[in-house]
Formats: sequence, C-alpha cells, structure tokens
Amino acid sequence: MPDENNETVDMKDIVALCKRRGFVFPASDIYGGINGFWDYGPLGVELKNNLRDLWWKQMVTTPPIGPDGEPLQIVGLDSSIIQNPKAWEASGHVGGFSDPMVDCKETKKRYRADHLIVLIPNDGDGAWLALHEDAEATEIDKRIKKIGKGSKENYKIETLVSLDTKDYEKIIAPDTKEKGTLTEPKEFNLMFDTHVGATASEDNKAYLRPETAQGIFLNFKNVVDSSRVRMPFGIAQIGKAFRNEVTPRNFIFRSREFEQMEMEWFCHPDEVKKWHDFWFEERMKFWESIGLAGSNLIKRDHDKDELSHYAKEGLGTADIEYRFPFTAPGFGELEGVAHRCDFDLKAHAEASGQKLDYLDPARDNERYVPHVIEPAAGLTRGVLALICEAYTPDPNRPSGVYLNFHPSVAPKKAAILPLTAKEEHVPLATKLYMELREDFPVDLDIKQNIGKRYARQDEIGTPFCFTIDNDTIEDQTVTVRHRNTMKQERIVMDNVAEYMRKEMALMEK
RNA sequence: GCGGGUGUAGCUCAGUGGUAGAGCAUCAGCUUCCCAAGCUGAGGGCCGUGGGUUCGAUCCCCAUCACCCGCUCCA
Repeated sequence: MPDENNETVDMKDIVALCKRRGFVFPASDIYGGINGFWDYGPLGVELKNNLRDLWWKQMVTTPPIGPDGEPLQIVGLDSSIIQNPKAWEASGHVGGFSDPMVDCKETKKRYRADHLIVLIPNDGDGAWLALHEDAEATEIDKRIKKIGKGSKENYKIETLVSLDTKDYEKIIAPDTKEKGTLTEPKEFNLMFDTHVGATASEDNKAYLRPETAQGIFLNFKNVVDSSRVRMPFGIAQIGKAFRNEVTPRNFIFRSREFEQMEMEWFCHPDEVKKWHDFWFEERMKFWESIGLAGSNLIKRDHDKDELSHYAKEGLGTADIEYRFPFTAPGFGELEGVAHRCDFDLKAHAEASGQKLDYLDPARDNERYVPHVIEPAAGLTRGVLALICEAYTPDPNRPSGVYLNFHPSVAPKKAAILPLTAKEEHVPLATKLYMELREDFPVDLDIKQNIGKRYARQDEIGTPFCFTIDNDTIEDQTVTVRHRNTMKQERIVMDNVAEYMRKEMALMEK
C-alpha cells in the first residue's frame, strides 16, 4: 500500500478484489453472511499457509541464533481448542471476560455495573443516586446536596447489581441529572462458550479458547518431561482462537474467529530484559523479510493502563504495528511481544495443584517458576497486512492494480502462458507447467488473449509469467514477464526453475 | 451497544407501484506473435430476508440480517 504521503487506497477496493479473485469471502455468504466471520478462498488459503509456514520455519524448524551465538531451542505444539474450563478460570479469562456493563442513554457513557453504587432514600421517597464505587465522601455529599435531599444519613447504600432492574427508572446516573437513563446490565463476555456432551447444562459448560497461549502453559510440564528441552527454550503454536468481540470491524482485522501464531519463551527471571529485546528485534526482522518494510511498520510500547492482566508487572508489552488503510495515518496491532512474567504458570500451578516450576541444572539446581516472553502474532492480521501492503494501484496497466507480493508469500509463484491457443504452443506450455509444478505453486492459463492473462496474474500478485511463442519452437526460449515492471526478457526454457530460484533469492535480500 | 448510510447480475451501478437493464468481468467459438484488443454467441438476478399496505411491491411502511462510516468497546 502507499505510504503516509499517499493514503488513497480504499479498503472497499481491497475487499472487492479479495472477493473477486478468491482471497477472502464473507462466511456463510449465500445466507447473507455472519458478522465477524470470514472464509479464505483458493488464493487466500495459499497466502495464509505461506505466512504460517514461514513463521513455523523461523520458530521451530530453523530458530534464530541466540545472543550467545548458539541456535535456540523451540519445539512445536498443537493443543486442543477446548480445554477443561478450570483452565480459563485459572488464567483469569472467565473473570476478566464477563463484566456486566450498563449504558447511560443520556450521556452515552458506559459503566461497569459492578463498579456502581446506588444511594437509596431511607423513606423510599425521591430519586436514587448512582455513583462510582470509588466516589469519596465529599463527592457523595456534593451530589446529595445538588440533586438529593438531606444528608448521607437519609440514605442507604446498595450496589447496582443487587437491585432489581425495574427500579432503574428511579436511578439518576452518575453523569446526568435525569432519572431512568441507565440500561439493563449487559454481559460482555468475550469468550464463546459451548457444552461438552449431547445435552447442555451449566455442569458441562466449556469455552472455545480466546488465545492459543494457554494450551502451551497447560502443556509446559508435558513438554519439559518429554522433549529434553532445557531453559531457556520456547514452545510454539499456531491455531484458531475465538473472541466474541463487541464490534467486529475492518474486514478480517478484528474477527470473532481468527488465527494466532504464538511462541512462549521460557527463561530465568533475571534474563527477561535480554530476551524481550531479542525477540522484538527478531520478530521485526521477520515481518520486514516478507515485505512489510519501511514506514508502515512501527514499534509501540503499551501504556501502563492498557496492559493486560498478565503483564501488569514486569516489562510490559511492545507491539509491532502496521499502518492499515483503515488506521492510517495511525497504526493497528499486528503482533505483541509481551512479558507475561510467571503469571500463567503460577496461576495454573495453584489451581491444578501441580508443580510447574523448573529445576535448573545450569544454575546449581536452582528451582524457579520461569518467566515468559511471548511474541504473539495474528496470522489472519498478517494476511491482511500483506494484502494491504501489496495492493498497488497503477493506472498505466490494464488491470489498474497489481499485488506486489513478496515472492515468498505470493499464492502463485509463476504462470505459464502459451501465447496463442495454437496447437504448437500448448504442448510446450503444458510440459513446462508439469515440470515447474513439482517445485512451485504455478498456474497454466491457455484461454483468452495474452493481455487479459497478464492482467489476471497482476491482480493475484504472481511475480513471473513465462510465455511460449513461435520462437520457443525454434530455439527453446521463453519470455519472462515481470509483474512489477512489466518488462520482458528471454531465457532458455530448461532454465526456468533455476531462474525462478535465483530471482526469488535476490528479492529476499 | 448507540447514531448515520448502503443493500438490484461475479463487479460498478442505472431504473420503474404493473413480474428488470447497461458497462465490465466470466464462459464458448473465431481471430490474434506480447499487455483486460477485435468479431459472434452464451450463462447468470424471487431486485438482502421476513412481514404489512395494495387488485398488484424491486419501488411505499415496519421488522430483521449483512456491510460501510463515526462513537463505544477491545487480552
């Protein structure tokens, strides 16, 4: 996408292209869709898999070299989406996800219902006054003086949640002077729940995971006991997560079903600063290496007050943010590198009664609960960022737009095109296609004139087109047509695979 | 969740109280030695969904769903 000087890309056009070419469809499209869910089409799934595989390679197959020059140890995991519900109570998600909220119809303000108290006149006559539970005595006095009657002695104090909602019409909300402006409390539980077993009841209620990370903590002991890893080490996992977002928005950016790529890096508490810095740099390099370079990618540290419950202590969270068209000139979160302290392992140790600490032979058999540095990326957000970054309007070419994908993520690496549908061109093209498809995802496109076919490949971001023409019959050469420049050159047909490897390696620099 | 907007062919949109059009795309055939070119033809829509008013609704009214924008919310 264009940088900050040229914010002319419209999200609508990107969404339209995604549907038209088979990257992303609205889920349940033929039934009118369903809010917050999306399907990945033939090209979208290729793109998503490419990003997923590159992440897995960086994390598990070929983890980076650590600060001391040794390759790091990271192992993979694929845990279940549904776990024992106790896991989510221990992790803080059940409590943290179920805040009842009330809205004030007058001021449009929203309050945590369990944070409001209500002053009720002892004689049952007159308005009830709602206040924040932290309100100081002077504040209460002031409010009674202003719109109430008498003094504090004339009132009893109840919590809002203990009251019958029928009585809400008597209540004056904290920031208004009128009665009856508070709505009924609404549960904002962001965890999807379901039931395990054929009949639904409170007894068998379970949750769809809102993050993949907990599956890693739950298996910490299993992995340590079975895989000979030693501190420091990482456990990586890619998978679906579910959040019942209040407002799914911005295409696939905030959806209710999404995919995460998370790695929990376990280390000694004294080393967290080193590893937090290390992983932030590594993750930044990763996104840059697949094309999200330049001013569209930034680092942002979380403010204290926005930190999640597990990161209140420690080093906090540093985000890698991308300038999406809908956030420009601002940025949206792509990945967070958090210091989760020992919050999760401690919580699960306490709740489960299991020992989740580590006996470290390298530290004189010191026994400790490891701290965790967590690079947690949104796979589906990454896909969106790649599409947005690649989207390049170009009025000088027939398609009017092309996707400038980095070759490593492009869903199709090349298209093989016979210049005409004549008998001599097609067999040669088919032969080349059959050879190339062993090594690369490639397309063979025979129909229609050559311009239309180039245009189609531009729109799906295919880096190379190889065209077979009359000269091919004579001298076994083909035309290479480059997506970004539309320039052409001729190479020997037998060298096409080698040529692609070379060119793609060059672009990865 | 609140306020505003939109919903007609794959896409971009016309249109009318009397059972629907254009351009582009798609597909087929011909043509074509390199950038959505040309010619011919084809497929494709219960006019988002459900009610109501009416002899009759794609059009008017209500509801609902989805999407967009702004708030709000957001581990």
